[in-house]
Amino acid sequence: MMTSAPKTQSSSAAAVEQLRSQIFTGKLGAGTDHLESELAEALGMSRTPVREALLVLEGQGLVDVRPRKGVRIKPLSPADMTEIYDILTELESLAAANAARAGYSDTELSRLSVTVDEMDRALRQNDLDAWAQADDAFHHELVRLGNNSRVQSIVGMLSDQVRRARLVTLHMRPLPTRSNEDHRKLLAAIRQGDAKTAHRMHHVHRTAAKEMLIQLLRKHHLNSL
Amino acid sequence: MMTSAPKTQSSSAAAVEQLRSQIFTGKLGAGTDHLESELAEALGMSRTPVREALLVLEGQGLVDVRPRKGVRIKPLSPADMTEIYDILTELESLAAANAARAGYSDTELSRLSVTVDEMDRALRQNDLDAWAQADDAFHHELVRLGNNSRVQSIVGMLSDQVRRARLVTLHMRPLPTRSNEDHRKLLAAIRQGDAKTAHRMHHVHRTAAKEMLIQLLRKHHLNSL
DNA sequence: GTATTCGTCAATGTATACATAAAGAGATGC
DNA sequence: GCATCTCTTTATGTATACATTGACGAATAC
Repeated sequence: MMTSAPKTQSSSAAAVEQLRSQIFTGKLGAGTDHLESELAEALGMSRTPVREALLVLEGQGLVDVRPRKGVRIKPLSPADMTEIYDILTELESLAAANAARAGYSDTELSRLSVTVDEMDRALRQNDLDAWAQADDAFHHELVRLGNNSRVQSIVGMLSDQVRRARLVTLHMRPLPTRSNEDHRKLLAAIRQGDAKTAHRMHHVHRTAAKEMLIQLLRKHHLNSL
Repeated sequence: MMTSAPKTQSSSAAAVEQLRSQIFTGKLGAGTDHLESELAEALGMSRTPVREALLVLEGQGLVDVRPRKGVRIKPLSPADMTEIYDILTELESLAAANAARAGYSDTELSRLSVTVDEMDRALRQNDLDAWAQADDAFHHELVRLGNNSRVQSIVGMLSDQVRRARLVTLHMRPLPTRSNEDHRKLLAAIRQGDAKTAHRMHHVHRTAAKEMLIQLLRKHHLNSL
């Protein structure tokens, strides 16, 4: 599980959490508009904390605040996906290189290693959801090991932006068998402290994933989700 | 001049603009703490728009909102600089590669070309400030040509974060003569549509700049600014 | 029928009053 | 003297009332 308990103190933070989750689950549909007052009533609080939450979510690229037209839940086009995956490719590759340079011990790399095993197992059992979860965990841990807090937050933000798309495409895509080889090779490169190779491996891996995904979206005419 | 007229409609937007500029000029010093009510009074408005502005600035990584301790203007350590420059390196390199792939005409590349000339001229005249301005313009235009809106906003955000440091270090650094060769070569690679070379050139360029800067900060014991 | 203007109204932007909760001072016990 | 507990203080978090503004539609002129 990646989802840590969202300990919510203030209403404002609660609003961010709830709105985020409603965006991810589609309860607030992509491209739909909403008034501050509606959202406030739905969340059982006043407009103030909702407004503040919306500002935060706007900063995270999840909504557009459009004065007098309501807040729009940002839809994702294939062009957006391209933008985002291009950035994820670069930043995760940077993280991979930094992780390699850091010279982590096997113990420190154990989590990463475990997620690869989990992906293997999930694949053998044909359990796509489990695979996706492990894949998420892998990327998350990789970025963590990259040890650059800003990379972590930017990657997190962009991952959030493509979350909905991932849900949709997960069951349309071909089985990611190739993917796991990539992960193992990347892990090996990091173990050996080979930053160049780690960077290149991951770059190639991500680029391939991007292409596949974009094709998929175009093929199914998913121009906005 | 890069600074476009900040046309300010709402107080909230005005607060963002004013606080930003006070952070950049040092009127709000790095590492200092401030109460919402103080800031509100200083800006001649109520706490509400100030709070909203602070949320935005927090999202941009310029301040830390620390309940009951005041808002802290985020200081920059050498470690932060490393993080930021690492990311700028990757994202600008991506932009360079994309610009090359886009196959721009000479006309479309003219602005970029002009900034390189300006840097040359500034160097010959030993005008560091003019050089810095042209350098900024070059990077800005490069990123624009990369045609990825998210790269543009992330690079903009991170550039803001290091703005103060650049002001301080500008007159401490060695003359950037080497830098201009790099820019010309990059421009050539983009002209020729050679994405790989463009990416590599810029990556090397930025990495060198980063190292130089970090050395500089360490040498002068600038551990927080 | 169409375009332009003006008025109306609803949604946002701002101020303010109030509730809440954390930090610090002071007192009290040991 | 030191620690702990409580009380006070004060900054933030939230609700609400009010001001502002821009969208939309009705009305009028052509």
